[in-house]
Amino acid sequence: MADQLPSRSENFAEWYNQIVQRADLADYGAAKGTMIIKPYGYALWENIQAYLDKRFKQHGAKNAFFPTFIPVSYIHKEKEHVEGFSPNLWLVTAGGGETLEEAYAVRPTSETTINSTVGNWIQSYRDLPLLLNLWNSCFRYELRTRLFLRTSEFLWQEGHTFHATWDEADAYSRAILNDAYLDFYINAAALPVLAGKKSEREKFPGADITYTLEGLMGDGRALQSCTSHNLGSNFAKSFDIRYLNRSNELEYVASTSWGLSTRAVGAILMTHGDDKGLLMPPRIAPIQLVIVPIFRKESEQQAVLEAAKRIQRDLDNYRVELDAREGLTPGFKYNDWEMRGVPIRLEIGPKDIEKNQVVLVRRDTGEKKFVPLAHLLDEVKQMLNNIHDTLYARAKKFQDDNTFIVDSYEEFKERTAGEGGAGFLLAHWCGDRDCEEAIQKETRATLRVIPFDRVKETGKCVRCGNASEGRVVFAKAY
RNA sequence: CGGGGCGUAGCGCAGUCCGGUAGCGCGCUUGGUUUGGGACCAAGAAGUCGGAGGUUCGAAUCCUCUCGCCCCGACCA
Repeated sequence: MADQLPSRSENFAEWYNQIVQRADLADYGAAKGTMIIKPYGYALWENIQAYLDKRFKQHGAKNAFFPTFIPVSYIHKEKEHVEGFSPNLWLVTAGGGETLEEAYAVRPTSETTINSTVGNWIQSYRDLPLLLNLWNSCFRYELRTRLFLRTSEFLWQEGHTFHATWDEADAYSRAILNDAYLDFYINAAALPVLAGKKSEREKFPGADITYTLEGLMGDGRALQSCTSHNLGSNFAKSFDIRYLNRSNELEYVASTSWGLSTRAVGAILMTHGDDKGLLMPPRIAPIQLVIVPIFRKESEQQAVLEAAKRIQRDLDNYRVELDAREGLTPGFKYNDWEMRGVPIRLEIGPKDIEKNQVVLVRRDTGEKKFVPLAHLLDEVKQMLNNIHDTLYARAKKFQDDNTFIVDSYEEFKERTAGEGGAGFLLAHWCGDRDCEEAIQKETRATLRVIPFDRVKETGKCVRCGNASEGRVVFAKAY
């Protein structure tokens, strides 16, 4: 009897820490705060990459690579940027046993290194827009780390685009948010998120506007699930990136940057799943269907394995694993794959072969279904879509059930008291930065997002009582 | 940086108080019986006790120093 996982409802943090390692997703690296992503976890990331990469390319972005080392003086060129990132910077001060004349920053993000280069690529409006995306890792010194959610080095993509006008840059950063990220979270990850803007205080250092998607995790804490920034001409001015417009006048370009990291993996794990373990959203699940062959005698073994292999071939449009491990009972395998979150289990044994059928079991509901071989393909297709819809609906219900309209600061404080998450708190806010900061200090909740679709509604700031024109979303966040 | 915990076999731990030549469970290997919801029996393999120095006839155990990791707070994708 294997030991039980901690219960998700009783000890969410411990559930998360254990499942990540037990399901073979990731492990701790040797250096503090670093992460080893194991094949099962990396496969999930690869599926995320594939989904997003396609959408970025549909929006014209092309992949490139920029160096990990950035002369530290570059980082200092944009004032807000350096202030925002210096606490997180890793510095390389020596190479080949010699102290470097100028230290290198290990990229916390590539705005500075990109901007210092593309100025030479852009001379006229004919060179615009310039649309780049980088798949790389970046490095941020962190005091407290957690696998996938916050590590000193993490994988991500960072898009960087350059446009003729502020409006065009704005439209592009919104398009990526909606057509790539939001589409991904809803249609691939089965994860409902709130789309909107960050406050001035929470926005990216160096951005005019930061757009974001905020998810609500199983413990009621919010997680910033990606960001997309309209950088305006802030970096263009710092790095002097100008182009000749149609009227032969020099103008600063407007730029964007946008990123989604391996934190998305954490979001998926923390949203779906139960006390049995993970629940991978079907469209990006590393394994969509696992075949567990069942036999008693050796004489049965061959026939069952052959049938299983035939089924695997028939399902080659899907990511299918045949669990032919010897010496493990079927019951053990059921539990093992349930823990790893494989959406569908297919059982096949001698009785099924006789009847030309298989058994399909859904991970989300536990429902068991006998399916004639002739209908298998249709059934698998339908079931995967169905599981996706169920996961989304469940997560949406959880989000709705944990979203609260709060009109008094007393209630705000009550809801944010204690250790756990507080859900999404919809409250009026005056728009003042100091007031926002005070709310965080007094309640530990931060302003997560100003939703695009908020209703216009006059009200009074939940803390100071000044006028407000709509509700914003507060939460305790990761 | 503050607070807490922990480094002993791949993993989880006992042994440390009171020094005497390293043990348990899981996992692993081999053989056999099993196999439709976490199988069982038997025989094995596996550890410079985080590191350095010291005390001692003798150190996982006592002393000094050191390194690392995890968890909880302040900063953050």
